Amino acid sequence: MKPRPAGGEGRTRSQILDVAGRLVQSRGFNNFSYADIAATLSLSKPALHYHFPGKAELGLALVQRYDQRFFEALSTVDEKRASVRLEFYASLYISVLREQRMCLCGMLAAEFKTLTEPMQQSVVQFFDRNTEWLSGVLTQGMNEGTFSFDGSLSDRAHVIISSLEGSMLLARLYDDLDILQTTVTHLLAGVTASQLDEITDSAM
Amino acid sequence: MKPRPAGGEGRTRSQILDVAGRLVQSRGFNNFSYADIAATLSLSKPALHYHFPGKAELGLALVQRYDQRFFEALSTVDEKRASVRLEFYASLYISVLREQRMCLCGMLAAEFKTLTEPMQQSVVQFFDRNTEWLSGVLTQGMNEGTFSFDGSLSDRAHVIISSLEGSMLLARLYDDLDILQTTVTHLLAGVTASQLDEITDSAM
DNA sequence: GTCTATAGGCAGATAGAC
DNA sequence: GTCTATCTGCCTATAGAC
Repeated sequence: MKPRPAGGEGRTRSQILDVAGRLVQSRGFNNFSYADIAATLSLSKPALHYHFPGKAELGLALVQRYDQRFFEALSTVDEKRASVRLEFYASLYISVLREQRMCLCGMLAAEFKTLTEPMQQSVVQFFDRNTEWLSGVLTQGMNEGTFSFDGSLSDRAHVIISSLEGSMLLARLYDDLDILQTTVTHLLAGVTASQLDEITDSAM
Repeated sequence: MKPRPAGGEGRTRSQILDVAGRLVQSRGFNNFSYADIAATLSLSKPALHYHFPGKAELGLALVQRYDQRFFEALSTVDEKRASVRLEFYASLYISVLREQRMCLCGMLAAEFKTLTEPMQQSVVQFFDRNTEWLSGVLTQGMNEGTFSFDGSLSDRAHVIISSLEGSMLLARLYDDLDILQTTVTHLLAGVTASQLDEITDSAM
C-alpha cells in the first residue's frame, strides 16, 4: 500500500549518502565513522546498518551514486561543441572544490589499497568512463577543427584527469581555488587549435 | 662512552621511519598502526613510543625526512642544465612509484584535514619548496633559451606538481607506470622551446 | 631501550524489543 | 525502520619492571 516511489531511494538512505559523501570527500573513507553520520542525522548507528549492512556497502553505493550523477551532469552537454563540453567537464571539478569537497574517487584513489575489491572496481570504472568520455570529446574537437594535440586520445585524457585530480589536492592545501582554475585554463589551451598551428601548417 | 654518531639518527629510529614510510606511502597515514610497525620489526609497541611519543610525532619526522632526502637528491643536479634538472625532478616521482609507493606528501595531502597542525605545516612547506625549486629551474631554462612557456613561474610549477601527483594516483590505480611516464613527457614538452616557437618568432 | 601488562576509547557490527 | 544495549576487536598510549 506504500510502495517505494519508482526509482526512488528512500529519504533516509539518501540522507545517509549525503552525509557520508561529504565526510569521504573531505576526510577520506577510513577517517569517518558510522557514529559521525548517526550524530549528524540524529539517528542511531544500527539504523545506518539497516540501510547499509557494512561500511563497504555504504562506500560502494557512494561511488555508484557519484558516478551516476557525474555522467548525468555531463550528458546535459551532449549536443554541444567539444570545447563547451570540455569546459563543462572541468567546471564540475571546480564546483566540487568550491563546495569544500575533493573528488570522491580521487580520495578513494589515494586510499585505494585499503578498499574492498568491489569498491576498487567501481573506482577504476569511474576513471575508465572519464577516460572514455574525454576521448570522445577530444575526437569531436579534432573533427570540428577546434582541437589539436599530440599523442593518443587516452594519453591526453589521462593527462587531463591527472592534472585536475592533482590540482584539487594542491588547491585545497593552499585554500586557493585559483590553483585549480589555472590548471583548467592550461589544459584547455593545451588541446585548443591555435593560430600557432595554422602558421605551422602554412609553413610546411 | 657511546655517543650518538654525529648526524646519526639511531638504527631503530631509522628502521621505524623506513617501515612507517612505506606504510604511509601505500595505505595512508590513518590506515596503519603501531602494531603493524612493531610486527614488521619484531619490536613491541611501547618500544615505538620510546622513539616517537605519539603517532603525530612519527608522522612529522616522516615528512621532515622525506623533505630532506628529496631536496638532497635534487641538489645533486644543481650544476646541470635546466632541462636535465627538470627531467631529474620528474624521475624522482617515477622512482618512487616504481618502488610501489606513492609520494608521501601526496598521500598526506589527501588526508590533510585529518592531520595535526604541525604535520599540515610540514606538508605545505614541502610543496612550497617544490614550487620554489621548480620556479628556479624554469627561470634557468628560459635564460638558457631551452624553455619557453606561458603564464607565471609559480603557476607552471603548480601545474607540474599537480600533474605528477595526480598521475601517480592514476598510474597506481591501473598498475601502469606508463601513465606517469606519458605525463612526464608531456610536461617536458610543455616547457621546451620548440622549433614551433622559432617559426612563430620569425613570423612576428 | 626494550619488555609485559593493561588502561581507555572508539571502531564496525549484532541481538532483540518496539 | 528505528531504538537500547552490548559485543568484540583494534587503536593509541601509559605504568612500571628489567
